[in-house]
Amino acid sequence: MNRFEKLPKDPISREEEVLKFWKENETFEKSLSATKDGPRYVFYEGPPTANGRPHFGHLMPRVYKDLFPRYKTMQGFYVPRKGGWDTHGLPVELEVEREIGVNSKPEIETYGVEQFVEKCKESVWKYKSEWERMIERMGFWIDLENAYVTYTDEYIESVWWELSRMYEKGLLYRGHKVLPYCPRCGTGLSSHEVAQGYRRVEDPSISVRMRIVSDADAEYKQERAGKTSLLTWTTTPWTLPANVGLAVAPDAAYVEVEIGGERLILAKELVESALTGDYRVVREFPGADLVGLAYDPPYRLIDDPRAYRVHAADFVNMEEGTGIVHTAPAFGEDDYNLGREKGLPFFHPVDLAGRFTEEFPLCAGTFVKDADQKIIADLESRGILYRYAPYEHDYPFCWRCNTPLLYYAMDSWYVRTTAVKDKLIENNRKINWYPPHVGEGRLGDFLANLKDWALSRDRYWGTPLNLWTCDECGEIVSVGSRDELVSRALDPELARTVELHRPYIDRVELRCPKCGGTMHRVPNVIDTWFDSGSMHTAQWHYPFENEEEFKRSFPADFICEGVDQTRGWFYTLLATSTILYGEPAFKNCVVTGLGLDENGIKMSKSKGNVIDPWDLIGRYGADSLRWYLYSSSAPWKSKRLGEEDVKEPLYKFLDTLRNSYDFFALYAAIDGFDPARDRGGAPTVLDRWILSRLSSTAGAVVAALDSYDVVSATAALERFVDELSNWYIRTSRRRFWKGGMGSDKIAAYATLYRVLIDLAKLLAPFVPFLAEAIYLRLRTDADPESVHLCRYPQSDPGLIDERLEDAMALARRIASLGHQARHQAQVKVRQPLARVIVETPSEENALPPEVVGLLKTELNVENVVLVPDLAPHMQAVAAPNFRALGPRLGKAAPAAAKWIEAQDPDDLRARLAAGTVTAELEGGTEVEITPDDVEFSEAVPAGFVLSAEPGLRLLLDTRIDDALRERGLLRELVHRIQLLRKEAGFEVTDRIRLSYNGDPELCGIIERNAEFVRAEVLATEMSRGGSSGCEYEGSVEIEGAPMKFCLARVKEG
RNA sequence: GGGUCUGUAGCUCAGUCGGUUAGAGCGCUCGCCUGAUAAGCGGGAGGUCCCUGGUUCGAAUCCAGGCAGGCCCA
Repeated sequence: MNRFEKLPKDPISREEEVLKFWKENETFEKSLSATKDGPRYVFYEGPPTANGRPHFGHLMPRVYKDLFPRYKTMQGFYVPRKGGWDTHGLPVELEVEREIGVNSKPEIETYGVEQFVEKCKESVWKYKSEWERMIERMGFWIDLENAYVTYTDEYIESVWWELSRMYEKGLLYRGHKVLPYCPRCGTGLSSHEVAQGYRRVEDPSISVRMRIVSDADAEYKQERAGKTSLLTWTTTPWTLPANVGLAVAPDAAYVEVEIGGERLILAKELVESALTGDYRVVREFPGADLVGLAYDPPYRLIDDPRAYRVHAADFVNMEEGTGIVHTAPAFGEDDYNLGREKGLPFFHPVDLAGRFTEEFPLCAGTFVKDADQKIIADLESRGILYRYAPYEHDYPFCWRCNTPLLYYAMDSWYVRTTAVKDKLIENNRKINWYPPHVGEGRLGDFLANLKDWALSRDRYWGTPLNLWTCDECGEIVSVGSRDELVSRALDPELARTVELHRPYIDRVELRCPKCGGTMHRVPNVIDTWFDSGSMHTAQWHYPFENEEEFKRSFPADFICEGVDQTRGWFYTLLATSTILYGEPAFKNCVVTGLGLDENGIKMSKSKGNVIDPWDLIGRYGADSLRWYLYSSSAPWKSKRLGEEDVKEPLYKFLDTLRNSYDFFALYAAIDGFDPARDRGGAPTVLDRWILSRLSSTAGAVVAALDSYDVVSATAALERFVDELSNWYIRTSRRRFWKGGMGSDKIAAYATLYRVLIDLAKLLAPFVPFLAEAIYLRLRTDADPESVHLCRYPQSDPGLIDERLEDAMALARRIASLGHQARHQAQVKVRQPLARVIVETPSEENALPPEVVGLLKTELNVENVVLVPDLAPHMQAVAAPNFRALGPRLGKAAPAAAKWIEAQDPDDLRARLAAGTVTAELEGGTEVEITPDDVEFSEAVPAGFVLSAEPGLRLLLDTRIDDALRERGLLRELVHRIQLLRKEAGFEVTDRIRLSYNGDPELCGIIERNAEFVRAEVLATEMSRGGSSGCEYEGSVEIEGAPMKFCLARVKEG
């Protein structure tokens, strides 16, 4: 494109032009190779999943993920940006299930795991091209060609290596995890799936007697044995057969009551709600007294001395029930944890389809939910049931098949993260979180209550857990590499080539190193979060390859994702890196908020309110969308996305910038300005000011970005663009259009050129398209070929003149107040006025004469007078204070008042300052006037208008004498003639012949100022009367007086 | 229920180590300017700064307690 060419008004074609330029010139690649030897700034890509469409929510972190790398690159850092794709997991499986029309694990098995997994592999790329298109169009520079993919054998091998390191450290173990489980689908559900399926239902709630049995431990306990029952409560009768203990709150008050001939123990607080009928409290004691008691369970199905006793637990609440909680470790998370803590036996008499096993003969083969009534009837017949009532509550159902979910303790593998809890907390503190509360609060609390990481999943599409167990002796081997797999395999050839996915890997059998038996892989895959949390290592296939690259790239300087990643990617990165390397995987983390729709509702696929970013990009361009996201509020605030948000404020910012460039380009092209040749000139105060502001702005932007404060950076830039357009350019226009190429004009060009090109650089990381488009039209052959290959501007202290900046800021406030005063007085700016008087604090009271000159022009006044106090220019008013005069002087008060009003207020004030004054009233009476008797105030003198804001007052002299009036009319006349030139369609450079006629006064004004008029309207000849040879004729009326003008172009020559 | 954030103009948001008259953009309205003109600028109206209490000479700002909403987790 040509130098000083106008910018396309349409942002879309502007951006497409730039995209083409980047592609043809491989600008991104060049920005990397140019910085190769610079210091590293490490960025980690949080991998997206390409089996869903990209939407607005994905854009929010991505704009920052582009901003900081661009910024750092321009500062000379080497910032490789390796992309990544997250490819495993249940969402992928569900998508495929929908596609092939199955909805349970048994059906998948029937369909064929191999075929299923292959489908998953395809499915994860479903929207890849759409992601790529979006990333490119938004100007997000990231290397997708070398992106890491979590399902590749290389990636899995690295993950295996990590798992093996953990296994060697004893941090992988097998346990039970209680999770919501769908017995029909045969799978656990993740929490967000469970959340979708809550429904209000009626379940039985029962309280059950559990008789205290003899116990030799303590006398008082023995005393109760056999006579007294603990009253427990449950809403899931089917879990009673698995009861192995009871839990009480040790610090709460419990009571023993006598009721209907029996004795029951329960929490004091719940007596009223749990019991029916009259009762008598026999004794009261803390729950701790109950701990250790043995009792008769409803079904004594196991024989274990640890079973059937009372324990203390902190989860017992007093909101409902009896305060004595039935505990079945197989069927509840609290129960399970209590069981582990107290060493309770684990009893699980239910199969994976949700039916009782032979271990509970009463209901063997019955689905647990269907067994409730039978169990209740049995308890009643044995006299154990105390009370039965229907109970309404929310209960989760499987969102796919509507089966009630059961909380099941499932066989599961864990990472013992609790073993490194302190280190995790310490490492978390090393991270700079933006905002801090995500690290301190959200993640901090999570770490403070850390539980072990449940790693395994009973699914198909994921990184297979790398553990093999021996069929013979139960020995376990953790395989940490392909080589190790080959060396241990019964069929090394198979192991050498096998894909590291189910079902293929399941076919690889190993030789047990202990007994020589055959080992089979455990059936699990692992939590997908472990995949993405391993990217610091696995993206390089470290330690099998790229050792150097890995070492240079750990830890990351910067990552950025949505707040929903706190316990997702942020945590898993931290956990894996802490365990493996003892350090956090990232130093700075910018957290983004949620994407909301126009109504403030969270965007989500299920609500169907997802905004397609293409609509907005297609209409307003990527720069607009980017600037909106950067400037509207802090990254972590939720962003409501409506069309207006993207269109209005920011687009205005970009357009102002474009206009500023176009203004420059218009005249620079006419004058043939050459930035290499036309330098220096004679800078004015305005030039020095805008360069000072440019430098200050650069400093502010760099400081803000260095502390990851994007909003402040954009605010500084918005302020600067406003100052550039609405003050520097507006007040400098005449310098550009006047003839010739004098030193003042050269200074104006050189200054504006410098400002625009530096501004393009400052803006390049934010709005890379417009910045590039402007830069390309300004650069010389000596400059880098793209703005993104330039060095980021720095603050130049030598250019900063803070006093000048302050003075100009004050001048702008004065100009604004002056306009306000003119508006109040209804005197248009074209009418010259004599003066404004400005009251300013003394230290700011010295505006440089050039700035005063600017103000004169801007406000069209002959004088700008700065004074420390406006009072002398105001009219003082002295008013009698009747509240003081009346009581003291009585009847003389009106006369005294009259006297006060008759005095010169300033004189009176001066005399009163010295004390009381003697007043001689009409009739000769003399009275003393005290300072209290008079109230002084100020009034605006006639012919003036006052306008004020905090700390600044301005008095505008609105009196117009004949001379001012004539100059006003003269300007009006010139203005009308200029309008006619424009109406006639003349070029701004055309010379004209002008004749005029009409009102004698106006004609006289023209004649008295003929030279001025000629120069202003570019008239070579000017005469009164005659309309011969008219090219364009126009009649106007000025203040009711008619005028007629006749214009004709003069041929060049 | 726990953690956390948010609540300021009709809308989107600044501001807040306590201090004259609480700001911006948009919208509304009135006007100006015009050699950047299918641009530009200015004025005005519009606010219980969520509520209550406390500290203070003085609170949108600090403290306590509420209320409402969002998110994360139970």
